Amino acid sequence: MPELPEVEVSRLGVSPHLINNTIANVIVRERRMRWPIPEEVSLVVGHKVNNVTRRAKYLLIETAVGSLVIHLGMSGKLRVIDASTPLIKHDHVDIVLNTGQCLRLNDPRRFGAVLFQAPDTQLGLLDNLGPEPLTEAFDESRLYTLSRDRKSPVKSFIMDNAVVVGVGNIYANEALFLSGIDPRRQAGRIGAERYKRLTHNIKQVLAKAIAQGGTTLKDFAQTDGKPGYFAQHLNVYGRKGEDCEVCSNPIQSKVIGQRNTFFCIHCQR
DNA sequence: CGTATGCCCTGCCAGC
DNA sequence: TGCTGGCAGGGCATAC
Repeated sequence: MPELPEVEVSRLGVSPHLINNTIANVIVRERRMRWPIPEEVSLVVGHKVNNVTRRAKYLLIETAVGSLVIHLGMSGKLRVIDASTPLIKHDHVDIVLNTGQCLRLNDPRRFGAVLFQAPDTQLGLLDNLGPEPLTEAFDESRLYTLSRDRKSPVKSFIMDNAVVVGVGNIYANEALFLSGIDPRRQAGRIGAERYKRLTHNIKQVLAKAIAQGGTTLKDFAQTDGKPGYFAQHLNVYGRKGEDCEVCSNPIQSKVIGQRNTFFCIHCQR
C-alpha cells in the first residue's frame, strides 16, 4: 500500500489524535509481523505522546520513555477509531488512548512492523538510510555523484534507500517519465543535468501526491477513510498498453529489479 | 563495495 | 461456480 506520500498522509491523519494524549494500553493480537513485535512496546503505556514523526517510511510515535516504530509494509493500514469498534480480519495491534480512541493497525500480509526504540538510541534499521527526498539534504548533485560507478538500472538506483528514501515503485516510474529518462538506463551513464531534473521531479511528484492524499490503487485509504486522489495523475504506473498522454504511443512494461516497471519508449530515453 | 535473487505473507483477479 | 497461477504499493538477508 504505502509509499512515502501514503505514509505521510497517514502521519498527518493520525497525529492530531495522538499528540498530547496518553497511551492507555498497547494490545498486540498478532505478534508475527516482519519481525516479532517485542514485549517492550508495552513500556509506553501510561506515557504521553509527545510527537508523531516520520523517517523514510517509518512512523515514530514518541514518548518520554521511548518510541513505537511502525512500518506499514505493503498492506498495512492505520485508522483512528473508537476503541470499542469491532475487530475486522487482520486487526493486529491497537494503541489505545486515554481519550477512548485507538490507533488500530490492520495488515493482511504482515510485511509491516511494530518495534520499540529506546530514548537516545536509534534502531539499526534506521542507520543506513539516505536523505529525506523533500529536504535540502537531497540536493541536486547527489544522484549524479553517487551514481558514477553504478551499473544497475537508474530505476533501481533511485529506489535504493541508501541513495534517497521513500521512492517506491509508483513514484519511481512517474518521476522517470516526467524526466524523460528510460528506467532501464544504467545509472552511471546519465549526466548531471538529467539527474538535476530527476531530483526536481522526484520532489515534485512526492509533494503533489501528499497534497492529493496519496495514491489509492486498490485499497489505500486516508485515516478518515477517504481514498487518495493522486491515482488520476499517474502517467505510466499501471497503464501498460494504454496510450501515452504525451505522444499517444502505448505504455510498455518490463520487470526491473523484481518490480514491474512502466514507461513510454518514445518519451523516455 | 555493488548487484542479483529469494523470501516473508494474504488477497485479489484473470483465465480456464 | 470453482480452481489455479500470477501478481501486488517493501525491504531485509544472503550469496556472489
